[in-house]
Amino acid sequence: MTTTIYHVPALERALDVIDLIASHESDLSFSEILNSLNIPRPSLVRILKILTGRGLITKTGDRGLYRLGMKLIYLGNRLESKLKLKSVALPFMQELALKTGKTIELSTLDRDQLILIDQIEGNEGVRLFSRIGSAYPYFHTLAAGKIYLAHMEKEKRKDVLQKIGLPMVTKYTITDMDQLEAELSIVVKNGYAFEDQELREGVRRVVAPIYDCHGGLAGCIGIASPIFSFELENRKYLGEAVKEVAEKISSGMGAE
Amino acid sequence: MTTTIYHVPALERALDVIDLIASHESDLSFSEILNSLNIPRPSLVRILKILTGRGLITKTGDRGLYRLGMKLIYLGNRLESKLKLKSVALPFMQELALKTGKTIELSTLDRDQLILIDQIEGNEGVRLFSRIGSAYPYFHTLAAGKIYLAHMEKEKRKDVLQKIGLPMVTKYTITDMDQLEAELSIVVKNGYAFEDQELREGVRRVVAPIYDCHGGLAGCIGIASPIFSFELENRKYLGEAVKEVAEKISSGMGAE
DNA sequence: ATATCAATTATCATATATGATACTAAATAT
DNA sequence: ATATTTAGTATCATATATGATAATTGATAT
Repeated sequence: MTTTIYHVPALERALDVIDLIASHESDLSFSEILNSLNIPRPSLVRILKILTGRGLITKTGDRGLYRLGMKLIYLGNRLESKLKLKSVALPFMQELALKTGKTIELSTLDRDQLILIDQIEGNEGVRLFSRIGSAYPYFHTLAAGKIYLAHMEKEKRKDVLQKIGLPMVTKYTITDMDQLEAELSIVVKNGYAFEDQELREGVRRVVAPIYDCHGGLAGCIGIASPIFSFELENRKYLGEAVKEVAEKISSGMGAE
Repeated sequence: MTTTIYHVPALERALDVIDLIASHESDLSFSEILNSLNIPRPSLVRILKILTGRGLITKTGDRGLYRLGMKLIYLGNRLESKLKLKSVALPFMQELALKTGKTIELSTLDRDQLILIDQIEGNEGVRLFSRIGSAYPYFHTLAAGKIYLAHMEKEKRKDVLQKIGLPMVTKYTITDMDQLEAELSIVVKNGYAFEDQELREGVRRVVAPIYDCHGGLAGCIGIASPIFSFELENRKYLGEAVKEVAEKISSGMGAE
């Protein structure tokens, strides 16, 4: 095996700049950076311009000093919360799987789609939501989607729903806007959402919201099951169960 | 004014890659990235190699998927805590300045040096610690340095002190190791550190530690004054005052 | 076993990002 | 007022980073 070493000088230099700035507690001037790193003046100017433009570093004032940029806080938090949700939720998902014997799903929002980020398969042996990483745009057909919709401002919700409409996926899908709004009120009231074969015939779900330390919606945890082992009369029992677990996960995330 | 637009394609592409990965909740494969961005295959390979090597992104498994890397958490937290310390401390520094009329200093560790990150000048009109951003390697001559030394493991402390020794800066500087250790015990006992003309003749300081949300030492807040308005009998009063304020700042930082 | 697809490596001509040089402008010091 | 330092702009020849192309390797499916 030949180990080829790749080089992208411009990129490597930019990362050196970031590291240099990060390693100092105080802000750095242009010439401090210039003298610390072996980068020719015009190249450094270009790199700093790009990094500043993209928010990775910030300049204080017009002829000011350079420091790390807010974008890094954004990126760092983004990763941290992603990792945190999965790791915090896992033991609770296992607990719930053991208690109910059903499929437990952890989902979250990826841009404008719902995405399954973790799953423990139940002993029914039925794969219900397809695989981890799969995404769904049909919020109105999914319990997790209802949770997200219920958390939006009414305006925003309208926008989102107008884009894709309320297409009928199964004969149980809610296709009427007013009916959906009524359903969402129930979601808010209960603190969990229910899905009765609206995405796929023969499958029911109950799902509850997980909050992060900023009070935002971090994701959803849910129980999924074929209808033959998820009678309608279990709905409330299972709903309260996910809700309770979701609250535990939320506090594990640092909520409240 | 001519507005020249600079370009560093390699860097801009790398940042596009990071943005793309950040914008997705799930991890991305090589070809997903390739298809989403207009980057030729070999170039993308090189960029991913560098980004991975520097920890900005991580590959899950050998032929795995790409996600954001831990380095971003480090960078984000680094900036966040820097900003936080200053912003949280400021109102308390003002309070202390008003109460005492003296110079208030906020300092922290920058690599292996003490650095002054913020300052409110007192009404004595004497500039005591030089300017914001200035750094000092002589921990044993500064109250803030004593705080940091007192928080180190004894081993680590020995290493640090051996590097620069205990040079005499003024005739009051502590140059004996045993005497310094005794002084540090007092610092621990009191919860604040005192500096009596050990860095500069005619200047006294009292300084207390600020902790962050992880229980780590985030920085120090201190009162500095010329000796003529800082009698030795004020030592305890001022010491308790900074300590109290430091505790408030710590809880503002999320400590405990 | 075979085929297919995805990820990565290898090569090298050339388009182009870079850097030597010089200049301007603003701030700070003397 | 004058000199000095620092930040940033402008130009352009050329060293070199890049990308078209293709081979290789490992997974996954059939």
